[in-house]
Amino acid sequence: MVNVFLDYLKDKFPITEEELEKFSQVCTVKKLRRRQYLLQEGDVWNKNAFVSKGVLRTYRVDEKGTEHIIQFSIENWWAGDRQSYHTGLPSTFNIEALEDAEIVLIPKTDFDRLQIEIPKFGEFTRALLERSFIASQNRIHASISYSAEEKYADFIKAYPDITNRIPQHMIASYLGISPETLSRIRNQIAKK
Amino acid sequence: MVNVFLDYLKDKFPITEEELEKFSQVCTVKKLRRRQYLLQEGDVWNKNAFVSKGVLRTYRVDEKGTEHIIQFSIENWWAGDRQSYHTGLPSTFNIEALEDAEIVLIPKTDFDRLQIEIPKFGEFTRALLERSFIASQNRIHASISYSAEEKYADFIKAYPDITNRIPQHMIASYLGISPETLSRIRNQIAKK
DNA sequence: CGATTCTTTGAAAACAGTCAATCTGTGTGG
DNA sequence: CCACACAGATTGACTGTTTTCAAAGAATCG
Repeated sequence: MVNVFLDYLKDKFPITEEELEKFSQVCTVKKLRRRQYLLQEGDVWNKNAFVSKGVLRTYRVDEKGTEHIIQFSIENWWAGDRQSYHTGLPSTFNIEALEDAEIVLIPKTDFDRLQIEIPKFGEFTRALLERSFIASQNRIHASISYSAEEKYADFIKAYPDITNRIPQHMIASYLGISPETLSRIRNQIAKK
Repeated sequence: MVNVFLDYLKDKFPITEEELEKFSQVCTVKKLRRRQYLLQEGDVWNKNAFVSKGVLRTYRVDEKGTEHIIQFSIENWWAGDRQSYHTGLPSTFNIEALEDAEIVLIPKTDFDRLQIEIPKFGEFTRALLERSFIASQNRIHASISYSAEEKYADFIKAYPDITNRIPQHMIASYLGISPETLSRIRNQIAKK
């Protein structure tokens, strides 16, 4: 629902009714059933997507056919492919709904225009980007520093709300470990 | 030298002489000898640092005392700790010169002000942030998808200029593999 | 309920890490 | 200019972790 998105905006920075109206005018809602795709490899990504309901995964497939999950997106988060968005080149990612989902879409031209017309919004998206970058730096640190067990402990601590909404083997994929290893790690933790 | 920085700005976006002058006024140059620190864990980072000469490494130390390199910065790149910069909290990183280096420093207050006063500069730093984020997403992908050998191949392809300016064991640290493993990988590659 | 997806378990193999010793190159001080 | 110290790289033997493959069990969706 668009309302979820408008409430989100109100919560994040001071915004007038007229400005909210501007957003309403450019938003469309896309409903996705479980296993439907928001984006498929090869398509160009030229919009912004706000998740108002459900869970999405963003992943790549390597030459051997193995999937590697780059990101999960749940309610009140964004999804998309920044690379394709900025270069206009075909995406190398897939974005799939893991539950029935509702997505608020804003076309690139409108989104970029609103960031200028509504300076507070521009500042907000920038702050969002800053935080995303910091988070990804921390994920890199975890990835090069931690053992498989530490990575999992770190994940469930950072994203407890995601943990129990997605299949285990997808957490493994996100952490870069095999599903069997994750199963064994959980087994060990349970024994303690 | 500050000139390297001013040339960099001229190269990156249209800028007037008066605007360049504004930058000159707030820049200071810091010279670092090999093994000197630009930032040490526990200090607050409240400036922006442009590398005009030399190589820096940004790293963290874990409980076992092992160092993990998050980033290398060479000429025409930036260094710093975004997390401490935005939160005002003590840094968890160390930034050390690997060669004698020259760093152009701009205090946070001036930097943030110039981004508003000179809109093209604000846009530029945002674009920079976008690209940094995309790069870190790709590093995450490499980290969870590739074998040690593939990670190394990926690194020397992406950063050939860094590869031969820093000790091998630091590349290993950046990739999250042991120095011995990297040595063996290189040995194998050489045989082929 | 039937089919599919997900998780678990076992055994073997591959991979990467650790420890210790040696080798190499570089630079510094006497 | 040499000798020595030091940092870095390599090598070997061993250990430990993680992956792979295969099969069986559990859970869930339609």
